[in-house]
Amino acid sequence: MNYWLMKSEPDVYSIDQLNKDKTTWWEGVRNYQARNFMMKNMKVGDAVLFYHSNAEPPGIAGLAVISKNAMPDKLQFDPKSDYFDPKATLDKPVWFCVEVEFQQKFKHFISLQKIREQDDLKDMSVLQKGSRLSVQPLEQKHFEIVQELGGL
DNA sequence: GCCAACGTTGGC
DNA sequence: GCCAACGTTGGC
Repeated sequence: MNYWLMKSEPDVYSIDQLNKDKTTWWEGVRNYQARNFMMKNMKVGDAVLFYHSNAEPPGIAGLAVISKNAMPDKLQFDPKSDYFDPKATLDKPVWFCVEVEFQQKFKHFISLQKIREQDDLKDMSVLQKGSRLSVQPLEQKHFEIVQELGGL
C-alpha cells in the first residue's frame, strides 16, 4: 500500500465537506504528473493526507483513503465546466480521477509551519521549494509521524 | 526540439 | 496582492 498527500483549497473543497459527503471523486486535476500518480500508482486502500492549500494557515487537516481506482474525469467532457478539455473524447479520455473517502479529521491541525519545525519531516516533498504538485507520494515514515502529530 | 511568452499555484 | 517556481503553448 502507498501513501499520498492531496491538496485542496478549503474554500473550494474542505475536509469538513468530505466528512459530510463521505466520498468524493477527486475531479479537476489538470497536471500530467498528478494524473499519472492517480492513474498508475494509486490503489484502493492507499492512505491520504488531506492538505489545505491557499488557506490560513495552510497545512494538513486529516486523513482519507482511496476508495475507487482511477476513472475518466467527467468534467473534461462538459463544455460548461472550467475543466473542459476539447482534446478529450469518450474513447480517448485525457484526465482521470480517483474516489477518496473520508477517514478522520485530525484532533490537531498540522500547519505548514509546524511541519517545517519537525526535523524528521524536513525532506517531505510538500516542503520542497516550488513543490506545486497537488497529488504527491509520501513516505510511510512521514505519514506515521504526521499521524502522531495530528493526535491520532 | 528550442525557448520566450504566458498561465497557474500557493506561500507569504 | 505580490511574486517565485514551475508547467504549457506555440512560433520558428
